[in-house]
Amino acid sequence: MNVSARLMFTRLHIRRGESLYLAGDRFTSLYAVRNGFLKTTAILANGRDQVTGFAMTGEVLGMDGIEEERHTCNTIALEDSEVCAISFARLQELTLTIPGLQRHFHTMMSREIVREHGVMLLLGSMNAEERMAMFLLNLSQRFAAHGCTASEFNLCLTREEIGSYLSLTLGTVSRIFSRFRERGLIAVRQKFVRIVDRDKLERVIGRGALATDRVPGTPPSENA
Amino acid sequence: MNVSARLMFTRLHIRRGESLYLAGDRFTSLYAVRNGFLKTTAILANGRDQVTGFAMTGEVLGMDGIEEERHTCNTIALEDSEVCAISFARLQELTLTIPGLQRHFHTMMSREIVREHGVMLLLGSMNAEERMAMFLLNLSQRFAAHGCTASEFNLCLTREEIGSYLSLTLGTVSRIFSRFRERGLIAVRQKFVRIVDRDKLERVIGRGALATDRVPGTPPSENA
DNA sequence: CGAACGCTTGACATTTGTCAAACGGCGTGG
DNA sequence: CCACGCCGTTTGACAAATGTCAAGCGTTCG
Repeated sequence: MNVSARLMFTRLHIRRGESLYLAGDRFTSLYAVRNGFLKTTAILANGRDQVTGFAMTGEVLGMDGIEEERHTCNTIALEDSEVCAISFARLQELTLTIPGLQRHFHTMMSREIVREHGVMLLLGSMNAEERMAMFLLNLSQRFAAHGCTASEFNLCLTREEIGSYLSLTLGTVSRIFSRFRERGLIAVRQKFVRIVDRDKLERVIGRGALATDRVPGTPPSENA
Repeated sequence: MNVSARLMFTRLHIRRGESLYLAGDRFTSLYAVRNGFLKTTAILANGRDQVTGFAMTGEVLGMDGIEEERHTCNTIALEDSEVCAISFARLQELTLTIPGLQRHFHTMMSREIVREHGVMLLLGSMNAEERMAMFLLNLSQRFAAHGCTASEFNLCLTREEIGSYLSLTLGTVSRIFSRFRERGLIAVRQKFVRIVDRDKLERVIGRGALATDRVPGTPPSENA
């Protein structure tokens, strides 16, 4: 019996627009995305919500719920999607006996912490164009990570959702798409985006980029 | 033998201005703050850094390093501080045998994820006054959490560090302190801040607050 | 006592948000 | 199959928030 089987994955289908879980829902499982595309949103008291992340194949959702045994954000499918529910209680049992599983799980949580760090920096120290460039390059990289084309993809997001994630208004997002198009960085038709000149797009970020984005294995930090 | 002893805490003293670890440093331990006050910063390629969190007594630092076995951010003491280094390898061993320790650890990581969610919302959907109010109330709450006065405390931060954390410029931070003072929300003398009218301060946030009563803005620190 | 640093405050510039008009695809119903 | 209407988008004109730059002040520490 392999690890997957012992974790007792439960396959779930979520249709476009439906939620996987909502803030306040009882937390019981983590979810591994098998295919599709989902967004995570946090709710504000004023009724508005902000998109805090996207998930695609191979990524894991739900770790926000561990602390309070309740989810603190919403996850909603942006296209018909399929996920595996992994019982958290069962996962915790198995980490005690399956070598490496505990470490794997901790790595995953740590990665989520580092990812959010990146978003904080994105929101905190990059201007609108830099954010958009970062967003496009990041999506491209993640699509490529599981065999999709890196340079052309279908955003199943509205301009408003992109804006919510990047903390820009719909109008600003649209304007920047136009500017990028005029400058020959990307081609846009409807929701299809093609990265025409990756170098230039990377140069948009330039001085705002994360130091750690440069060379993965060799971060700075010599003095001390 | 109690849990603390078995985890083999190592006490460290870090003087004001010194670092606990820097981005790129090998990750070996988590750190529990015993006393003092530290900041965590992430580095940008352009050489600037952004403050991503603060840590005070009882909070845990270093979880960002688990993924790559290297730290991805810097942690620096803002006043003379004392921390306990907890060997991560040892911690992972012990979670296998000490009931509840694994769960406790997972809760802690999840809390950090939720905290960062809060900062993302702070940066993404609150204006300058709301951010400052959130920051002050959050600090107040955390000081109170370990027995300090909730309404009066000593910021060992410069205006620039506050600004870096909230993504505002030094000037804006200063101006908002002045405005809050004029309106009778706080009293400021040097780095001492006293919350004069907590209700009004909370009302500044008002419509920007998280639906969940959890204060998002400037939560617990830890890096990450 | 003097220099350095951090802070305050003003005038002005810039970025981004707001609001509104108009366009375009896409789907639905005739 | 076509027409209409809706939703998402584009774009413009303008407003507001915040950043930039610079001058001057107060503390603190050597």
